[in-house]
Amino acid sequence: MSRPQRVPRAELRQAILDAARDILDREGVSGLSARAIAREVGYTAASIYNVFGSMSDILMEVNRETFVELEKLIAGLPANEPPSARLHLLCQAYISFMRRNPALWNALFGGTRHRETFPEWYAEAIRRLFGQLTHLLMAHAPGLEPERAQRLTEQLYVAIHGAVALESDRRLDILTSQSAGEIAASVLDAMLIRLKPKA
Amino acid sequence: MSRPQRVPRAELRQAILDAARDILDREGVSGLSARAIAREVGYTAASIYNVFGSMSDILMEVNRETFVELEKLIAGLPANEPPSARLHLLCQAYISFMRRNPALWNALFGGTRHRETFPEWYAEAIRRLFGQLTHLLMAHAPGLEPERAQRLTEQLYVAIHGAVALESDRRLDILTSQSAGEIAASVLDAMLIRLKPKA
DNA sequence: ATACCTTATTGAACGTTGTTCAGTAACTCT
DNA sequence: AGAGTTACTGAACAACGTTCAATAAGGTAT
Repeated sequence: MSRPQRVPRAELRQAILDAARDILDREGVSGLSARAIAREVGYTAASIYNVFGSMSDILMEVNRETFVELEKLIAGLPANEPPSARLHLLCQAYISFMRRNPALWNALFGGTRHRETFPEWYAEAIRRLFGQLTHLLMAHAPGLEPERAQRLTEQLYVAIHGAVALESDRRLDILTSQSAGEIAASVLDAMLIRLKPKA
Repeated sequence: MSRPQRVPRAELRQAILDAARDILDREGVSGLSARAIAREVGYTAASIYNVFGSMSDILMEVNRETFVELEKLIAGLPANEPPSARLHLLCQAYISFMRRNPALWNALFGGTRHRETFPEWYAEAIRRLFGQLTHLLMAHAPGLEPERAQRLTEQLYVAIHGAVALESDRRLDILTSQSAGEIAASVLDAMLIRLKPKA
């Protein structure tokens, strides 16, 4: 094989991650392999392992970028709405983001290779996302205790996760005629009504 | 390899399924392979393909048996309780069944090999499960319209699925300190309270 | 019994996967 | 120019799902 120009490690590293995302987008998670990435960046599969320790390291790094993109999307949501509306917007944004990038979602939550431990940024990213939800919940129902808001946030997210996971496996339409968005909206509405029955 | 005694197709078929479940139990879904099954039943990998068309056919057949077992478990639940208590029992039974057989759950919902279509019994099994939930919901809130009960059932199940899926990926404890059972109970309670605010 | 036919089983192969490692080429610095 | 560091590859290993021609075994008919 004719060798490509020598290139510093960091440069190849980004090329690998870009290629990985392209392949995920184009062929789905089952089309992603070390050799496929190598072909795409013009290197050999062995070169991948000079930069990343394992295939699952690459996936985790792609996941980190995915989380960053998701946070940017959420940060761009309109802020001059009542809390309940913003909660709905946030949930729908999450769902439609995952719907727009099914392979990225699959990399995030789908292919459960025996993932032993999760990196520290993983829990932090989730905490940030949950923080926004909790904050909005408390803005909507002023008297709400923080721990209860936290628990409600977690329950809401778990429900949304269930809907998106099922949809991504093409199982949701077997179970129900409701869309993931409708389910999320219903669960959220049920919560909001309970928290603020009158106004 | 010394050949085993010749045996009718149907006999080997069941041996394969039993071996598959044993392996799933023992080594998890990543330890399951055609060659592993063959080793277990004392045959060659090629023999597996005289009986089943593909590895994913075997998994689907295991899944069917799993569903049957789950239904038996549910059928054995105490019936002389008020509907709300029976709903809780059903949800907890579902969760603890999946917790007791994590690899079977993983085969059911986890490893999403490009599963093109689902067999007809799949939708039927779900319909039966959902039917019980819907029935109990309507028994609890007599005035409830069937379509609404159906939608609530679906939402409840999706939430439970989310919790179990996350727990099975060891991600639930990253998101929350609540257990899958607690989350399911909370979501169910929220539903029941809304349906019957006074008593 | 002998021949035949059907069914069960295998060995060996193909192409794929993740991963490792010794070897080589290319730059940098003295 | 020579040495040292860094980048890159070829080839291999073990495992995967899957296929298929070849073989062995059992039942049936002559």
